[in-house]
Amino acid sequence: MSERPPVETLTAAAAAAELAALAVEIARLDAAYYQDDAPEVTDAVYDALRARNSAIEARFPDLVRADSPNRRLGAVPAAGFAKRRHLQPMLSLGNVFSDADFAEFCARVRRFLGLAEDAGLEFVGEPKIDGLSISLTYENGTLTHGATRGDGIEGEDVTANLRTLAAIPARLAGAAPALIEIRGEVFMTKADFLALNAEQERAGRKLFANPRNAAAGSLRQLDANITAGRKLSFFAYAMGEASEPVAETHADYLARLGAWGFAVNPLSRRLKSEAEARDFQAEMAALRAALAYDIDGVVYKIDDLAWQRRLGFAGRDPRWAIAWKFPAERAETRLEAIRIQVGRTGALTPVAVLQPVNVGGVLVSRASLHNEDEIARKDIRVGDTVVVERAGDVIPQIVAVIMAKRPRDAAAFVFPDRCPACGSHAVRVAGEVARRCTGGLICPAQAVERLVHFCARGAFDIEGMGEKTVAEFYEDGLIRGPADIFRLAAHEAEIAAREGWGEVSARKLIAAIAARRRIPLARFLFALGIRRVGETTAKLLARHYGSFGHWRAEMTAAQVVGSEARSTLGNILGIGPAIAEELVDFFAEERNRAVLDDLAGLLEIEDAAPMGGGDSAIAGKLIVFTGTLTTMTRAEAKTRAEALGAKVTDSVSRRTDYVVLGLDAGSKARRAAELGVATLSEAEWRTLAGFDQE
DNA sequence: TCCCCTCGAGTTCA
DNA sequence: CTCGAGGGGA
Repeated sequence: MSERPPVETLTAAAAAAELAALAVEIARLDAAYYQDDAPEVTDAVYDALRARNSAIEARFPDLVRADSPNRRLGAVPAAGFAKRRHLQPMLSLGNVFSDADFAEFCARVRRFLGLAEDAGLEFVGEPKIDGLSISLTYENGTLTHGATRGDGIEGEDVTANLRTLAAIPARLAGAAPALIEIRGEVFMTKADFLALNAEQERAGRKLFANPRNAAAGSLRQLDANITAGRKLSFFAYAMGEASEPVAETHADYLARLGAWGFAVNPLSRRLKSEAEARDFQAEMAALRAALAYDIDGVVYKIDDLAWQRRLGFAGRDPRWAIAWKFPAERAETRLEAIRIQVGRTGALTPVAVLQPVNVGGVLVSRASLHNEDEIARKDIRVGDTVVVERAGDVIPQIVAVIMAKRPRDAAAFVFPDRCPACGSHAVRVAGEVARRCTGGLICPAQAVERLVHFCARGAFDIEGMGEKTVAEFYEDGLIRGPADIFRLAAHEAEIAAREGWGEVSARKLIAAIAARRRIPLARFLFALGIRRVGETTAKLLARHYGSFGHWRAEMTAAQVVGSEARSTLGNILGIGPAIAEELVDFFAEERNRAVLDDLAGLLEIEDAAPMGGGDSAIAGKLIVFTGTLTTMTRAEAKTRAEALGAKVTDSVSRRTDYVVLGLDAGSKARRAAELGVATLSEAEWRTLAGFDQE
């Protein structure tokens, strides 16, 4: 390539031809490097090809190919990542830690399939890489979307970033289904991680704690150009949605992944028995340190896909796969103090303050002790030397106390019976684990935590109002309650003058607050921080009551025991006596009602889902429910129908518009048929009543 | 009344 | 992510 003409002298036609050739050549080299682990040329030669490609593209931007090796689409950094719903949920996995656990897993599989106790099982074992799971969608063989795992249902759309990974083909080689989701792990090798950190250090930038964080940080860059500059690797290992079957066994599927152009972990192996799996586990444990990347265990999947389908899921975990984790990394350190934190609900949580210690690449200085029983059970004392573990996840735990190293004067920990923040009594309700501060509205710690919750994601989501800011503002009297946040604009100059603040940051904060003056009812209800009312329950309430005004009126009416409003509340599916009581109690407190009205005056609270309207298909209709409804109570169905403007009666007549048939519908169903009245299945009713919309 | 499932709350570190 | 507790179905 030495005799290639300078880019400046290229004609458009020559440039187009060369870009086409480069695309093919670089793709071939990528495959050799990432898939076969057999680089055909030196890095310098490869880099020169990439540079040449970039230079030509820079001069002829119109000629940039869809399959350009530089696939840095959207050179303009996006404002944030869009959400992307996976076509099939991305799985989580159950964990086992020992031979016995694994044997139990196998026994469960056999029991479920109705096999003999000694029946053979075949697995595929795959080293479990510590990276980020992602899902790739290919339509007609072309990569159209890539997303992070997220919560398994919905992830972040990082398509542009993933396109910059050479190990992810833009097109599948050979025949492929019209639509397929392919899952795998994006990771960084130990060597690439060290090199990146060395570079970060030279540039005076923050270092990454471990390869996993480095991979995550590199992929989740708003500017895909940064991702492109990082060395990220990828192994494919799983399937999501597929428009047609692609294999009969998992091993075959992995082979197809390879044929399509993916890198598949070469260590993955078909195992013909439980004993082979055990051997494989030992082999991988021994190999672990020598591998180019971090692994934290091995995933075993039942090889036969038909069996996988039969086994299905138990909750979120598939019954046909298990992660056999290596023992978690542990370290010893001294417990220097036990601090008591006060949460939003008043719960006192003990936290161990540790002499900082490195556990699996992360410096740990604190660990939750959960509650007072936990401290007593493990007999944890200040001054003890303790074993700290970062289990499969991130959150450190204190596993045990090393009794031999206990100082002679170490005294058993006495859990305080008063709130450290406000001095109120802290009591344990019988049957509950948590000891709670009874200070309620007077406790400053609870007040701050409630405010933090109010501003947090999922609630008002006010950028810049984190724990630190809220605590400072609260202390200085700038904000005492949630409504004060929306009056901060009047104090902009004062904020700008604060230590660590400036005009720009103050202006940004005020703008962020102003941007949240309009808020959906559900988020508003969640933000209030009523105990037992989380995101889901808030949504439920919002959908049920429709508007702030209606909710407020109903809750006021529900103060009366036995009132209709009270029974309506109790009849909402998902609202039981405990939640109902919390809501009633919240309203019983005058200060809470005052805060609500104050907020209502400052905000625009948007009505929930269009179901309190006269535009509903069942507004003004006469409805009869019969039989047993399976997804809601009769009372809730009635309340909903009425909220939508329908009338609910008990007997079917010619005037009846719809009869909703539950299970075992009897005489009323017959009468509806006789009279020619329209009937609805429960599902049809749900749709009509708007239950199934977000 | 018991069991299963889902939701809420709390936590660490970069 | 994990634990505890509430809610609902059997």
